[in-house]
Amino acid sequence: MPLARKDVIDLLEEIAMWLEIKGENSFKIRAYANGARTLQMLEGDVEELILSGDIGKVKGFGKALVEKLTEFATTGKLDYLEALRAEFPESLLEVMKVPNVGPKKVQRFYKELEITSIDELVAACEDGRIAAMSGMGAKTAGKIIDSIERMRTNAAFFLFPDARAAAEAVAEELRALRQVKRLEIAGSLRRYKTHTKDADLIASTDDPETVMAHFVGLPQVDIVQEHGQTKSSIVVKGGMQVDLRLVDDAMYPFALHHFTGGKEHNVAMRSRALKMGMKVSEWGLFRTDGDEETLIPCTDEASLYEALGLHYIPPELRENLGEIEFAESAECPPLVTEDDYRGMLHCHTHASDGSESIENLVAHAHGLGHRYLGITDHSKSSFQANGLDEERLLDQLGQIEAARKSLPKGFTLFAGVECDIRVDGELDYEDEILAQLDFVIVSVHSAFTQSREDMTKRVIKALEHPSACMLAHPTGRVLLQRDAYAIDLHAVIDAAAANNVAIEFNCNPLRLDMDWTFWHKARDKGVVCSINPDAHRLSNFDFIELGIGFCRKGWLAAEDILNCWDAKKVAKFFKARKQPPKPSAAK
DNA sequence: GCCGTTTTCGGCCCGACTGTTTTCAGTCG
Repeated sequence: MPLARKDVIDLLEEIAMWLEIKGENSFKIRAYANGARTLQMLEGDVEELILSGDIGKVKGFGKALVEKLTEFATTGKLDYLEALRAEFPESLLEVMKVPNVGPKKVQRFYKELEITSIDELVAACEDGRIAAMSGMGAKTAGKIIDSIERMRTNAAFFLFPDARAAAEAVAEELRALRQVKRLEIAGSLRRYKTHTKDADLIASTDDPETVMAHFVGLPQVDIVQEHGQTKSSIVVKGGMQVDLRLVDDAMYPFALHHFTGGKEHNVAMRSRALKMGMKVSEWGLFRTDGDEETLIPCTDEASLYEALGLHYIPPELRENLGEIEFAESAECPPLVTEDDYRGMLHCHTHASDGSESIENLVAHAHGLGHRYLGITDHSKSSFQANGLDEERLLDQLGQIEAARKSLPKGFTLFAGVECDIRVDGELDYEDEILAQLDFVIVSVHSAFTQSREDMTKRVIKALEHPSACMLAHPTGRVLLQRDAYAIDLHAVIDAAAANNVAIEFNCNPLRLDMDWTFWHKARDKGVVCSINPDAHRLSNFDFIELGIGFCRKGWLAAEDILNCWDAKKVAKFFKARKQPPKPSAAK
C-alpha cells in the first residue's frame, strides 16, 4: 500500500495537536504544523521524497522530522506518535475543535474533571463543574455551551460566494455611515480561498465608538461575540462570523495588509522587517533603534511593500508560497482580469440537463460582451443528465449550424460535447462522431470509487485520445459535500501538457476544480487553462468572475487561459489537437 | 524543532478581547 500524501499530512497535524495539548514549546508545534502545510503544496511523490531522503532538502524539514517521516514511510507507523496517543484519550482531539476552547483548557478539563469528549464537556458546563474551576466562571461555561451549539448547528465553513454575499451585505451597511472613510473586505475572502470560516472587514474612521455600536446593532446580527473599541465580532443570521477592525485612516494600509493575511505571509513579512531593522504590525511599519520606534508612513499597501524592498504583491498571492521571494527581484506578472475573458466553452442546453436553448445562451453571452461560445451537452452515458445519443448529438450539430446563420456580428459558435470518460478510459462516442465536432471536452461522471491508479490511467488514456481538447472538473469534488476522487493530478497534468490538452478551472462555486494550488506548476509545464462555469442556466455565467479570482490566485495571466484568446486562436488550438479520423472501411 | 549576510545557540510575529482577576492567562487571527 503506497504512502499517500494525506496520510503524512494527517500524521504531522496530529502530532502538532497532541503537542499543543501537552503544552509543548510553541515553536516545536509550529515546526510540525508547518511541515504538514509544506507537504500540501510540495510536488512529486511524497513516499519517494521521504525514502530518498530528499525531504531533508526542503526548508522546514530538519533532522527530527526527516527521521520520523522515514520511520513512518518504512514501517507504516511511528513510535513517537503512538507514545503521544497513549498519553491522552483520542477524543480530546474533538474537544480541541470547540471554538474558544484551546489546548490549555482541554488539558485542565481532562486533568481536573476527567473530561474526554464534547458531550462530557457540555454536561460539566451544565452542572456547574466548569464554573467552579479556578479562573473560570459562569460566563466561561455559558460561552462554551454556545460554541458547541453553534459548532453543531452551523457548517464550520461557508462557500466563497455565500460568505462574500454575507460580508458584502454588512460592508454595504457600514459604508453608508458618514463616519466610515474607507472600508474593505479583507481576510481569506480578499485572498480568494475556496471556503472560509469568517469574514474580516477593515475600516477607517475618526469615530470608532459610533461605527462599532452600529456594527453590533445591525439587523442581520444574531450574536455579538466581542464588542471592543478597535475590534468587534458578530455572528450574522445564517451562522457566519463577521469581524470588524477599526483604525485611524493613516493606519488603514497597515491594517488592511495585516488582516488580509494569510497568516504565513504575515509571519514572513514580519521576519523580513525584523531583519531589516524594522517592525510591522496592523498598527504600522516602524524603524526600530533600541527602544525608539519611528513610524514609516505608507499611503497604501504598495508603499508598504516598497518600504520592505518588495514589489507589490496582489492579495490573491499572499500565502507565503514563493510570492515574497518573487517580489524581491521582479514585478508580479500581470494576472488575468475579468476584462480579458472573451468566451465560455462549457455549457449545457435543454437538450441534456441545462435549461436554455442555444439561441438564449448565445444572446446572453453576447450581451455580456463575449465573442464566442462553446455548446457542450452531456454524452450518452450520462443518463442521469439526459445525455445525447449519436442521433441527438448530430441533430444538435444541425441546430448549431442553423443558429450560425443568425449570430451577432463577429460572434463565433463552437460545437462541442462534454464526453464521458468511461470506466476503461474509452470515450463515449466513436471517433467518427467526435471528429465532426469543433471540440471535445472529456470528463468523469461515473465510477468515482476506482483506485487512484485506475482512475489516473483512465483519465490519462482519455487525454491521449486524438479528439480530446479539454479535461473538465479534473477531481470531481463537490466542496463541503463530496471529496475528490482518488487521482494523481501531477501525472494528469503531465499528460495534459504532453498531449496539449487544456485543463478546466470549473468555476462553479461548489467545484472550483482543479484547485488553485495546482495551477502555478501546471502553467509552468505548458498546460492551458480554461475557465468555465459549466453553465446549466443563464445565471451560472456569473460564476466566471469567481473563476478569474481563483485563477489569479493560481498565478495565471490572460495568455495562460484559453477563454482569453480570440476565437481564431481558440479554433486553431482545437484544430491542432483534433486529428482527422482514420478512413472507415464501411464508407 | 528549525535555522543562520548578526548567530551552530538563542532566537523564533504581534496585538485585541474576554473573563476572571486586580495584573494576567487563554484564545484567536
